Amino acid sequence: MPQLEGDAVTTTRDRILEASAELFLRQGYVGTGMKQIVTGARAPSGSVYHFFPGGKEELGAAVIRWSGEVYAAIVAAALADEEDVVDAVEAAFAAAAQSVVDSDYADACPIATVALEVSSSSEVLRQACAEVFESWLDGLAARFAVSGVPDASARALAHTFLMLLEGAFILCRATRTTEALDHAGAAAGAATRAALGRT
Amino acid sequence: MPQLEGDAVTTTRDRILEASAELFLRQGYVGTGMKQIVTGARAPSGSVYHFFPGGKEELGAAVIRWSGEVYAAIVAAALADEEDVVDAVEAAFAAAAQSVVDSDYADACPIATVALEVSSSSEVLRQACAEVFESWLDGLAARFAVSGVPDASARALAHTFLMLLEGAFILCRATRTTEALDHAGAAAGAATRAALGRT
DNA sequence: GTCTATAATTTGATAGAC
DNA sequence: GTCTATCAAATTATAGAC
Repeated sequence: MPQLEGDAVTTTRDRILEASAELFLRQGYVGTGMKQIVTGARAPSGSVYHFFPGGKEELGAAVIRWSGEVYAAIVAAALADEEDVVDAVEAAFAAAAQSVVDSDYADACPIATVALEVSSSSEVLRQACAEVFESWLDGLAARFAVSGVPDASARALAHTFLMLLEGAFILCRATRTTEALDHAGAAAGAATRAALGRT
Repeated sequence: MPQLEGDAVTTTRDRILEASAELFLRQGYVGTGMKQIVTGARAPSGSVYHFFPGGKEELGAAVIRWSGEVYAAIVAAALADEEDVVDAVEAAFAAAAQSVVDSDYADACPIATVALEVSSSSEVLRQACAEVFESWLDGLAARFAVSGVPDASARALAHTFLMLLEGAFILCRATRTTEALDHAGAAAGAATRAALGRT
């Protein structure tokens, strides 16, 4: 399980994962060079191939899964803050908007760029992304089910939540505005309300 | 205005645009090389720099705007088929799902990959993407307004439509399933119904 | 585990003959 | 407009000394 220690990441391997995740987030997988990674990770030049003998693709898969676990925890925490589900959903989108602005429109989905880049060219990386998305959907559906959303609707609502978030991230990064995330939060809140049967 | 002639694209410049758009769709901007473009366009080696003196970035901006107009027409046509707006929205998502399957999960949004790749690294390309998204939102909002959606809600609904579509495309390409687009169509239909004040 | 040097290939881009 | 040849730089990856 990935660890994000407050002060400094200890092992070289972890620094490589963290630095790669940050770069993938902003420039994608293809646009990030191995040299850039070792520089950002303050790691020895050949070390990436020491920890990831499969080269860039093996590193990419590890980064995708690592980022997936980190981000799942972030979203789960955001959704746990509020008692009411609808409030929680709306708060999660508001938090995402804040995070996007604070990072100057960089910190959005950690794997969306990579997923789009590689899904037609690398089966290994495509599957890694698919597994992460699936795990996010499971987590979201479980969260909704606990709050009274019927099991039959929980997965559909999880999909709606995730699609609105991913779509909004694209628009926000391109337009350098949070308007999309604001609309997305409202839409997700409405969908949650509808799934609960509230008028 | 971009033309898509049925049989063959005439000019070299148009073939370059078309081939680039196809490649950007599947591999993104960064992952597509100039050599690959001239090969795909059956164009002379140096010709890209003849038509686009600004190099890859100028070509990229032209491709983004060209793809934006082509795709706007496709979506507008899909939304025009049905009389009822809700039916039209649901039919548009169904058509998107069909297109995704037919292309072996390649044909999704023509600029989403590029938008995520470049929004933190190229201001020129980021703005081109932003303009395209904005034009799509305008077109969608106008379409909804014509069908009785209050002006105040039309833009929000356009956002919801586009975000659900973009988010679903990411998930569908990664999972090689249409489940996300199916849920997205249902969610978009429900949002449209709500915007119309239908119970 | 670390670090250097370097191989092999590919990248975006240019110059100039036709 | 077309086509060839080619440059300089960057890319992933490997071998080997320490």
